[in-house]
This record gives sequence, C-alpha cells and structure tokens, in this order.
Amino acid sequence: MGRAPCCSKIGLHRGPWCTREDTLLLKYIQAHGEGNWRSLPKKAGLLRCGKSCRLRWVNYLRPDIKRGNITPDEEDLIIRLHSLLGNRWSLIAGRLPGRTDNEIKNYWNTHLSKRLISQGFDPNTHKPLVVQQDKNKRKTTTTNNSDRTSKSKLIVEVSEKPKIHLPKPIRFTGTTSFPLPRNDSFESDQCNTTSTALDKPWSGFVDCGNNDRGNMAGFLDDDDHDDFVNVSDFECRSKFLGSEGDSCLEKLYEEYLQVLETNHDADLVQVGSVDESLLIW
DNA sequence: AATACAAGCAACCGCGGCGTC
DNA sequence: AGACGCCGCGGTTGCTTGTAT
Repeated sequence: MGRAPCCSKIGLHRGPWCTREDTLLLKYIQAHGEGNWRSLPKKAGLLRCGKSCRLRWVNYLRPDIKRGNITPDEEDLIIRLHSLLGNRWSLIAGRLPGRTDNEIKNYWNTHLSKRLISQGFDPNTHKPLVVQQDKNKRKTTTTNNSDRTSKSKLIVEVSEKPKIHLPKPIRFTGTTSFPLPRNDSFESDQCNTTSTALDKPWSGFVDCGNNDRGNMAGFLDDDDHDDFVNVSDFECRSKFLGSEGDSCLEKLYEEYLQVLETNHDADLVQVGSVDESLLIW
C-alpha cells in the first residue's frame, strides 16, 4: 500500500508556530470544526501541512486542554495505566481529561520513567530491576534523553529477558465503546489517591487499596478483576489485547466511569474555574 | 558574567490502520 | 483485491530554558 506524502512540503512553514498562525487555525476550526486536515491549511490560509495543523490543535490550541503541572493523582493514574497499556499514550491520554498524549509521553520520558528507575523499577515492565552479577549477561540502558546526549548519569541494570513477541496492539475503532473520544471530558482530576503507584509500581492496577477511597486509581480493585493479579506483563497484556481482555477492560472502564460520576459535580466547578482562568484567548 | 551541561517540551517524521474507489 | 488517500499514533529530534561551574 503506497503512502503519499501528507502534502507538498515545498514552501511550507515548519518549526514553531507564531501567534498569527495560531489565530488563523483557531478561527478556522471555531468556524468549521476540526477534520479534513489535508485541505484545512489551504482553506485557513496557512502555509503548513495538515499534520502540523492537527498536531498544533490537538496539543496546544484545543480549548479543553488542561494547562499546568501534572498532579500527583494524575501521575499515579499514568503509572497505573502505563503498567496496563504500555506506551499507548493516546489511550492513556483518553483517561486523563485535558491532557494530551504528547504531554503524557513527554512527562513519562522526562519524569516518571526516571523516577521508577531511581526507585529500582523497570519503567517498561513496572517490575523491580534485577541486578545481575554476570557482566556478560548485563545490559545497560539509559533514558531517552540520556541516549541523545550520551551524558547520562542514570545508568541502570535491567535483567535480561527472553524476547516475547506480543500480538500487535489493537487500535480501537468507533465500533468499540471502550475508549473515550479525545474530546470526551469527564472533568475529573480529583482522585484522592492515598498511596501512589510509585510505592509499588509493579503492582499495576492491582494493589490500589480499597474502593472506599472512591478514587480513579482504585477502580480496578474489584475482585472480578483478579485476572490481573500476579500475572506477568505478557499475560496481562495478552488478556487485555485478546477479545476476552477487551470485554474485561471495558467492564472495568465502566466501573471507572461510575466512580468518576460520583465526583462529577464538584469537579465541574473546580476544574471549570481553573480552565477559565487559564484560557489565553 | 560567561560558558557548559542538563532538562523539558513542542514539533516533526514515518508507519500502520481504515475507508473509499 | 488492490491502489490510494487520510488520519492518528509512537518514536525521535532539536530548540529553549534552567542550573551548575
């Protein structure tokens, strides 16, 4: 299947967006809605490729984007979701209202993965790192940033694991009710987590305390979901990726939504006011 | 104050999935 | 069935800002 370039790149602007470009894009989308990214730049009077416009909108201009630091509760949720979903940032972002996949990905790479490593956990598997004595079997890894600069001081040892070829991740389509559309905003960052995932990052969704907390991170505590207890990452992912896993996770997510519903009203007031104060236009 | 280094983040790139013809 | 076009995703890059020397 051939893949045409997204657009002719001759004469198109690249790099950082200026205020004027932002305004043009914003006004066009406000008037016509998003979509048709290929033709949008021309119609909006922008010398950008459609991809660039989409990215700018999704990651910066969208009105429902929550600005400001990632809260500890959001961190907690990101870690737990990552333990379950892996690097599927868009799926993770779909569960953090107002946060973009890019933001979460960056935050993970710059903060959370390093923190997990410093606490002795493999950020990929969320399991404790194993220090092996045999140097021949040892593999040193660095963080992404460090790889780029080769100046890392964060060198860790990870256990050599047999390669497991996971089934390809499933991209959810509109026919699946599980994922929230990006624009779905249930306006809740108010989970009152009492123990962070960093305490036991390998535990994924399992060791979340009791449901009485009524927090987001604990929404998988239900006994129905013991499938995820003490299973390897591979098993966990396989369950998720398989048809059985889909329905299971869908069920879990419904419970999650119910939890959010309980805090919905209060959240709307608080988050709404914050968002309003942070709007730049 | 100047320079070097590190960290953070916005943006780009290429790939793959899906819909249409 | 295959070609094509569009869209969205994850990985990566490189610029900007902050901090240390």
